[in-house]
Amino acid sequence: MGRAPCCDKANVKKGPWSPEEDVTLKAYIEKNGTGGNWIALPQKIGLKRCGKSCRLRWLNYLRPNIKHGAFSEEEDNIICNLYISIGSRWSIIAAQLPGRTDNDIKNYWNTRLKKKLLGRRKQSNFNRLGDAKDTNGVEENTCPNALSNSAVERLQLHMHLQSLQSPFSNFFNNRALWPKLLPVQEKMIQNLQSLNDNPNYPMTQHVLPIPYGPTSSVGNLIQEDNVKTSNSKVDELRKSLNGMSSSALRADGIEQTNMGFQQVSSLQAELDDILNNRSAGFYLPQQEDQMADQFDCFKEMNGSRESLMMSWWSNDFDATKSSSSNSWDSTPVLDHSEGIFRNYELGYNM
DNA sequence: AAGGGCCGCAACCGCGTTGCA
DNA sequence: GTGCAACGCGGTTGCGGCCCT
Repeated sequence: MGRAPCCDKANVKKGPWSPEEDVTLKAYIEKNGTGGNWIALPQKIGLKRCGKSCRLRWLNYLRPNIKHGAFSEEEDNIICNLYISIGSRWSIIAAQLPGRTDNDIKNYWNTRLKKKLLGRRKQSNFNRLGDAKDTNGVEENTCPNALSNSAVERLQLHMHLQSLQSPFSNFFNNRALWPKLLPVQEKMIQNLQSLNDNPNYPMTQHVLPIPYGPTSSVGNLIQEDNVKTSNSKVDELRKSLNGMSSSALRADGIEQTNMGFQQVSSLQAELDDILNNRSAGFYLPQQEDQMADQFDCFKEMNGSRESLMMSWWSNDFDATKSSSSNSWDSTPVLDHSEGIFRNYELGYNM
């Protein structure tokens, strides 16, 4: 049995709002408020509209201090960073941009910002990641492990930003240091590399984010003392790098990469030294059995290495979120950290 | 000039969450 | 503790305007 409709659909007007309706709604709410009941409101004021429609119209258009028009570069950066960190949680993102509505941001992202940041990739190329066919013509997207579009987008964006801030990280150039990947992850990496090899899409030279000890569950569990010695330094360097790379991420995107590299290379070298010297904080393939034996908690994570792997990825992105641009008040986002990487996890767990 | 396709925006829909009786 | 109604959110759709052929 379906859910009961919120209003009498037959007697409700749909479609664009007329100026008269706007005036009626705005005047009433400014004078009386919503009365805490959107469903009853349209009847009170004689509007043949669904209460949900009234609420949406008020929140997205009539409410005071709504900012319409072009988004600034700073707003772009905020949206981009937050999207990478938390995905399509538009209401949370909107909370960081006074005057902007979640609907506005969602539309702006889907229609413009995404294209601006990822490039106007030909559909056929773009679809290779999520809708590829193998040599037998079998649609691989039927695989339940396929990443969601959101997850792929966020990964691509993350890599794009990562390439700006760590273009020569030793970690990325050394596959031996990479964690063991699931087949679907290997496939994804290969696809992304093939895109990278295409000069039309100079997205990134590197396909994995930097593992991040301080907030990583793995890093927290392994050799706490070793990790602690360098955590503060890593944080400090990361902040510097992120500050530079965010300034390098401009509307002209890729063209700024060299400038970013010039500025970050020395700091990056220092950061690489620290990270490479504390590889115990990474989840290295040869260590997985040993680690699983050593830490019972790993066995409890659904008993799967995939879960451990996911934790590694998730916390890396968490770190990116927490260490990225300081240009917004991060409190509301940080408060939601536990659900932040749901999209990635869904992608792997489906 | 016409029409087909694309793009951007506003609005709708349906589901999960929350609050209350 | 349970069920229901309302809210809030994210995905999707519809439509108007613009552009290209």
